[in-house]
Amino acid sequence: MVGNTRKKTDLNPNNSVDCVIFGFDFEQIKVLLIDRRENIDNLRNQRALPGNLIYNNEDLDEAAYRVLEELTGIKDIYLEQVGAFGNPNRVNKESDREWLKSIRDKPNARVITAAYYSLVKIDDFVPKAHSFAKKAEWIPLTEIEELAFDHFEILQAAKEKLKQKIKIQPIGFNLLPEKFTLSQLHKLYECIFEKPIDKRNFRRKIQKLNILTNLKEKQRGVPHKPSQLYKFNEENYQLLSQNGYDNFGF
Amino acid sequence: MVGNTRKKTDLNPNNSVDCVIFGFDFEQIKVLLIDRRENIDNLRNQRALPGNLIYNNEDLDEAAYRVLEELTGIKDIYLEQVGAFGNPNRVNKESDREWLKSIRDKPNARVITAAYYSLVKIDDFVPKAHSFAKKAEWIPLTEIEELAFDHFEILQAAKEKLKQKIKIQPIGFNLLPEKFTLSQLHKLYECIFEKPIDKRNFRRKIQKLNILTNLKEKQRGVPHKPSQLYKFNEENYQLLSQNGYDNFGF
DNA sequence: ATGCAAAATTGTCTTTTAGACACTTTCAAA
DNA sequence: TTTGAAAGTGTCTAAAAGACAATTTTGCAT
Repeated sequence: MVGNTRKKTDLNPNNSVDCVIFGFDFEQIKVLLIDRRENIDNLRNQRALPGNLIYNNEDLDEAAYRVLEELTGIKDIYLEQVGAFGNPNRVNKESDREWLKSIRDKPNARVITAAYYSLVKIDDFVPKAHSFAKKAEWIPLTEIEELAFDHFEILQAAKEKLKQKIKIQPIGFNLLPEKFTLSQLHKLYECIFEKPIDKRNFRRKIQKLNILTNLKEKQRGVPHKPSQLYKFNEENYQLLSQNGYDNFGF
Repeated sequence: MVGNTRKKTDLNPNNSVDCVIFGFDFEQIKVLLIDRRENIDNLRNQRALPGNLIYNNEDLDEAAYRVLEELTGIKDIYLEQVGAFGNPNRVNKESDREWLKSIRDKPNARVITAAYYSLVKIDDFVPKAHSFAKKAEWIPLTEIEELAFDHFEILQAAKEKLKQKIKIQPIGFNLLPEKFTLSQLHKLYECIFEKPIDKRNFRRKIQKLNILTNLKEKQRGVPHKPSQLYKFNEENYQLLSQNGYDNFGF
């Protein structure tokens, strides 16, 4: 960490990071997007992924963590690179160009962005507007049809990465609170894979991984049979990660 | 394609592409490396991945294809992004700095590189020195212990990507000649996975994919039972790719 | 011609996993 | 006490993984 001694002139005008921040509200997967204008509904391509230029003396991963923290206050979360995106025509909408003029010193610079995705516990973060973002909101994946710049393409790539990754590592816990039910976990996997998964088969398979601890504690106040609460067993997860596993697909 | 009207001043001094070019000689996986000095053996960190700066009006993928063709003459090959690498200290060896001084207009610029890996038929390319590369050689993976800049790290990441990818798509054919034997394919998978695979189980599994055509033609001139030759069946491969498959691991 | 070395080819058995499938339990609220 | 809503649970079948060894075919040396 280099600290807070950075000046605006240390910004690298040609390279940015963009973050696809996934959350899960037990119903659906959501993505944290920022809005460039206030009080305008129905202009969906006004929305963008949170991201910003990097500093010249800053590592890419470091920049991703920094931007994420600046925009959300969230630290120490799961973060993984999606890849580099650098279509020279990625700024091809008039609204994108205008926006850049208002926030960048060199709005016409060709920018190559390193995209990251991160998984956060949705309740840890209450979105609020910050710096050039006029609004920040959790938007359901299913409702996103277009975004600024090439952000829609980045989002698709991030979804694909997540889908692949969760087949070989149980990273979904990063999206859930500390205590969760098997039904919630089940729903999460259905949302990520975008298809129904048999309940019994899912439970059998996830339990065999041996990374869940039954808290012997029940949900309370629900108008139906209350669910057992589980937590994620970090110790066994470490073991599992070392040995790896091949196929948690359905 | 923008054509050959590019000038040196159109180069983007801050962004490059580097290519991990994998080949397979039926014995082991090799990587195409360039050498920065002539007639010096035993200076292993003089070796580097082929790569170069990109042009400002050039897409990253396009740049990777261009650099690859400039360095090897090979076109239309399998190419896939590994990710972005941008450690600000990636140029931390004196020899790296000196070399950059000799070939770059702005040798001190902070460079972020988009890494790609590609799979080529090793016989399609006879390495020859080119431009700033004093030598170009196929080096066995197992012999590579250090490289210039952060190239060793990139190589590791590329290997990992390849290992993951080949579990979900049969891309190995890109490393083999048009006609090949099952034993060669088997050996290839063993090299990529870096572990022995049971011969019978491998054959059973690969044949079930239905992407191999038996050419009813035998190897000739080998001092042992000659092998059947196969070719890759592109039609069935397309079908398979569309439907996807989950787990070709061992 | 005979025998040998070297690699190709082939099948079975067991264990594990995938995939399909439906009823009972437990709670809150009416 | 009844009802609605989601939790929880087990079995059977089919497919795949994984372990395992003997036979065949060629070139070459004798």
